[in-house]
Amino acid sequence: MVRTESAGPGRTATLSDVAQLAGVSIATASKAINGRDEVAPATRRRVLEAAEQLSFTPNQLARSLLAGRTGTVGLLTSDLEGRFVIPILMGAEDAFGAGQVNVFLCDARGDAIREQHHLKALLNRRVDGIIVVGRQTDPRPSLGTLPVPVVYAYAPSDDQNDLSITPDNRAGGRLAVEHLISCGRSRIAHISGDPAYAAARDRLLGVRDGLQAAGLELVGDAMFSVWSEHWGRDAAALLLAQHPEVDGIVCGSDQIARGVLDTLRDLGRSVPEDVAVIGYDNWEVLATNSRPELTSIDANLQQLGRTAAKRVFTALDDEQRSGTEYQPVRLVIRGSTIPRR
Amino acid sequence: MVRTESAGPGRTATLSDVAQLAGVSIATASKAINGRDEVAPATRRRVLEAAEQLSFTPNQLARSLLAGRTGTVGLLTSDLEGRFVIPILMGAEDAFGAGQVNVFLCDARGDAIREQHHLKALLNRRVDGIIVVGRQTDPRPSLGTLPVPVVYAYAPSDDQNDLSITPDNRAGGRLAVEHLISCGRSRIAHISGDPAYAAARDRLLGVRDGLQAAGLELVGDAMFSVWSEHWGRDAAALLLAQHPEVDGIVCGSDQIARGVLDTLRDLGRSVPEDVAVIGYDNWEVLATNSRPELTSIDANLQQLGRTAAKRVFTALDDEQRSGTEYQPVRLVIRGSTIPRR
DNA sequence: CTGTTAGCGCCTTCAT
DNA sequence: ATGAAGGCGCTAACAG
Repeated sequence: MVRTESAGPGRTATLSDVAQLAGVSIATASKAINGRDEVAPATRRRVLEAAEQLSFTPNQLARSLLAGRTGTVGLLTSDLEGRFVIPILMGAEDAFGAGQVNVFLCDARGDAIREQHHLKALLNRRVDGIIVVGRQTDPRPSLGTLPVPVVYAYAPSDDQNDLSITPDNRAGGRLAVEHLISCGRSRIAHISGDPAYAAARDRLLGVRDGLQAAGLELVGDAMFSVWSEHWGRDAAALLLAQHPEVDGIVCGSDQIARGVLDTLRDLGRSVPEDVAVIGYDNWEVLATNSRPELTSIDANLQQLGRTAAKRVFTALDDEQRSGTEYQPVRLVIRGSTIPRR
Repeated sequence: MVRTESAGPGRTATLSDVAQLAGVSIATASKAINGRDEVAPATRRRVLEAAEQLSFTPNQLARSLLAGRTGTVGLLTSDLEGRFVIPILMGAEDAFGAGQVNVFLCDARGDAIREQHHLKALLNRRVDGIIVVGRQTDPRPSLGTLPVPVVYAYAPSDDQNDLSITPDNRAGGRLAVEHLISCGRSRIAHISGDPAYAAARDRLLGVRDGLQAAGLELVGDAMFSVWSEHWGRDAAALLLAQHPEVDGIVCGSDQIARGVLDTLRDLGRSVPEDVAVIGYDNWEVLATNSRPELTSIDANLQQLGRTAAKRVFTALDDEQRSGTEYQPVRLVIRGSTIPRR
C-alpha cells in the first residue's frame, strides 16, 4: 500500500486542534509555537506538548497567503541532461540556508510554449523569484517584465535590462593556455566544437589573449566542428599530420579532449610528455576516467547557482543591477598536463 | 536591474480588483473566471476583459488552502549527478498533463538530517505526494508512515509496506546475455562493479539465468571491483590473459564497458568481430562516443518516473498496493555487438 | 499574559 | 443571474 497516515483523525491537525487540546486560544497557540515571548512558560510547554502529540505542522500555504511571500523559487530550465541545472540547484539551496526556501524545478525541454505554461504556473503559485537556466552560453530570449525578480543563469538574456550570470568563457580559454605555457609548451593548437556556440568563440578569444600575452601564435587554425569525441579524434589526427610539432592542445570540451587523447595514444604520442592536453567543463565522469586523467576548466556552476539565488533575493533592496555578470572559472589540474610521479 | 513589474498598482491584481473593475461582486467574478455556467454571457465577457486588463492570475495558494490539495509533488533525491532524477522528473511532469502539477526538487546529498529537513518542509507546504529517488537500487530506509502517499523510485524502500518502483536488473542481465548469444557468442564473461551494490548482484543473476537457459556457463568467474573505466581496463586485460577464448563480455556499467573497449583495442582484438561487448545504463554521453558505439541496457527511467507519478496520484482511490514493482528494461543495440555496414 | 477581531485571496452554499 | 456570508489555516493588531 502507498502508506498514508491511518491512525488518528483522518485530517492533519490544525492550529485550532492544538489550541483546543492545550486549552488555550488559537492566537496563544500561534504565539507559543512561533516562539514569541508574550507567552507564559507553562502555557508554552502545554501548547508544544499538544502540538507534538498531534504531530502538528504549520500549514505553509496559510502562512504564505498572509505573509505575501512563499519562500519558493522557480528554476526554469531546458537542460535535459541536468548537467548544468543540478549544480545550480544545489548552489541555490545552499544560498537559502537550511530548508527556508524550496525550489520548483520545471523542464521546458527547449519548447517555448511549454516554457510559457511553466512560467504561468510558477507565477500562479506566487514564487518569490525565478532563475532561468539555459544549456548554452548563447543569449536566450528574455521573459520580459514579470511581477517577480528573474535571474538568468548560464545562458544570459538577450535583453541588457535583465540580470544574467554566466561563466567567463574568455577567461577560461586564457587560463587554459596560460597553464600550458607554464608547463613549458609553446606550440599550442586549439580544437573546439560547434562555432555557432558563443562558448566556442569566447573560449577561442581567451586562447588568443593568452598566446598574445606570451608573444606566441596558435599552431594552425582553430579547428571547429561539433562537440563530440568523434570530432576530437578526427581533428587530432588531422592536426598531427599537418603540424607534427604541436606540444599542447587546448580543447573546447572534455568530450573533444577525450577524443584527442585517444588519437594521440593511437599515434604513439605520450601525454603529457610529448603533448599536453587540456579539456573544458570538468565533467567528472569524463575527466577522471581518461588515460591520463584530464586537466580541465571548471565553470563553478554551484557557485554560479549560489550567486543567482542571492541575486534573486536581494533584488528588491539591492541597488537594482542589470546586465551580464561574468563568473570566474577555475583550473583543475590532472595528469594530462602534468606528469604523475 | 532585476526586472519587476513597474507599471500599474504595485500589488498584483486580486479577484476583488477584477470584480470591482467589471462592476460585479467577487462571487460572480469567480464564477465567470472558472467557467461556471451560472453567469450571463455578457457579464462573463466583462469580467474576462477586466481580468485581462489587470493581467489577473488566480492565487494558487488561496485556492489550495480552500481545496485541501496543492497540485504539487516533492521529489526527494540524493542523486548528486542528476543522472537518474532528471529523467524521472520529466516522466513525472509528463504524467500530470501540462502544468497541472509542479514539482519541488530537493537534494538531500546523501545526508539523512538534510533529508529530514526537506521532508518536513515538503509536508509543511502540503505537497500532495512524495517521490523518493535514490541513486542505487539497494533498499533504502523507509520514511515511515506519512500523511501523504510516498513512492520510492529507483532505490526501493526496505519496508515492504511501502510502494517501490525499481528497474528489473535481473531481467536486464538476462537480456544482455541473450543478445550476445543471439549474436552467435558462446564464451561469455562478466565484468561488473562494486559487489556491495544490489545492482551488481542482480545483473549477475540475470546473466546466469540467460546462460543456463542456453546451456552455457560463464567464462571464468564474474569479476567485481568498482564502477570505473580504470577497472574495466584492468579487468579486461586480466580476463584476456586468463581466457583468451572469450568472445562476448557483459559489463555491469557503460563506464566499465568503455574501459573494456579500450583494452581490447590495445590488445588488437576487434569489436564486435572478435569480442562483442555490451554495457549497462545506456548513458548516452558514454555509449554513443565510444569506438565502436556501445550496445547497452536502458532502464527506461522516464517511464519509471511516469509510473511513480501515477502511483502517487492514484494512491488513494486505487486498491492500496504495496511492495516492490520491477520495471522492464530495454536493449539498445549499437556497434559493439553488431558490425556496422 | 491571554483572548477577540480582522483579514490574506479565493470558492461555495444559499438567498435574493 | 447575481450577491452576501462563511470559512480554508494562520498571524497581527488590538483589548482585556
